[in-house]
Amino acid sequence: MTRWLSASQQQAWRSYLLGTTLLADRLDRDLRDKHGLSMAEYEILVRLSESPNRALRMAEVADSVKNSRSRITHTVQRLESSGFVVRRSCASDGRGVIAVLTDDGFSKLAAAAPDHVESVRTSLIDGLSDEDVAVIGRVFGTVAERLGTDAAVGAMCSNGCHDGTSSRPLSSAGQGGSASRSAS
Amino acid sequence: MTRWLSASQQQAWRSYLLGTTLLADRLDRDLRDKHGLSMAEYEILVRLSESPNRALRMAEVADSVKNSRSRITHTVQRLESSGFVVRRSCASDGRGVIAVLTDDGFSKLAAAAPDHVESVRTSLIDGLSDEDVAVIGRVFGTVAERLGTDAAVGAMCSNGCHDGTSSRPLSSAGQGGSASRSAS
DNA sequence: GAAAAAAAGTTTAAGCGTCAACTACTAGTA
DNA sequence: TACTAGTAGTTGACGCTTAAACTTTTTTTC
Repeated sequence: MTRWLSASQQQAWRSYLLGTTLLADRLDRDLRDKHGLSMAEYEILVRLSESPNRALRMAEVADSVKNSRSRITHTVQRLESSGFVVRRSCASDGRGVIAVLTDDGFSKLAAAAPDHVESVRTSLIDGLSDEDVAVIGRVFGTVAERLGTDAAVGAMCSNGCHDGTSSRPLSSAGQGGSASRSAS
Repeated sequence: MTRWLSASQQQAWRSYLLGTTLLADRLDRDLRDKHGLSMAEYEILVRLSESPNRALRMAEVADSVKNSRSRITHTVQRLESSGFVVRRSCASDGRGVIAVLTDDGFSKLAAAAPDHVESVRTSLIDGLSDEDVAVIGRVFGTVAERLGTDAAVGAMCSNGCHDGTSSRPLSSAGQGGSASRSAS
């Protein structure tokens, strides 16, 4: 026997569907209009900017944003043709490919981040109490854990392809690059 | 000066992004695998099932799910070629087109709804307290209101094309058809 | 009541994501 | 070493969404 949703659950669920869709559309649109980046591209730039040497193996990029490898290939291809990323082969694994954020890519991210954060704030965060934010964080953290096919949400920086050159993931302007979605 | 997100806000936002993406993917996948319907198609079937005569003008469909007209044209085209919807011209407005849910479409929806609701429950609702659900509902209701370009979220059933034939939007099996997203 | 403006839908093409097949390389096993 | 299985990544075709141009009909305005 089907357990239908209660009236209040239905209402909440419908609001959720509509709200999340509109929010995603808005953020993507803002980013596109002002900076010519999609959310998917932006997220990849952020992950790279946070990584040692601003470099990650393709599979790590894929895992960090929970996208398919195929999708990452396509998106990184676009980012590469825009000059924001370059691909190098991995010395320690002949199959590996390392995506590296270029200076142009970093600048692009640094320029886009403040506007993006502002969008996130005005569209969502600023309208929420601290308690609301906490609930959102907990609820979707749980959902992500439950639905994340392979565990390891925070499993990055495990590749053996770093060349020793150090690189901070953006300190203050850099937390800019990361601020809207950076690991805490 | 950019107002970056606090650590807890960042964490919540990142969880939100990941969780909502995974949730949307999961629901769409479940619906596709079990019933060959996309979420977009499912939602349209639901709106039609809830409407008088199981019929809505294209623009009303578009507004009710906050999609572009173009997108609705394409999706309804698919639904029509699947036999779940038919399109008729509107008597009172020569430009108008009315999408009507067929019996096959209704059956399809009635079959898909229980599984969909179950997906929603196991992926999200059942893991939440009543308070959590209330917060989600309020937060995204507000977001939807703020971002909903044109107001009227619930503005439907205003077309002048009803022919007087009555049709309940699914009573109990019907709340089935509607249960996961129906107006309360 | 004719011209201009607006609205309803459709159409076309381009962009992005998914899927399945494919290459190339590594790792495990005998 | 050779054989198999598994992993990394790419490719190309197809499906869905978007954007802009377009047709038709209605509404507005003078």
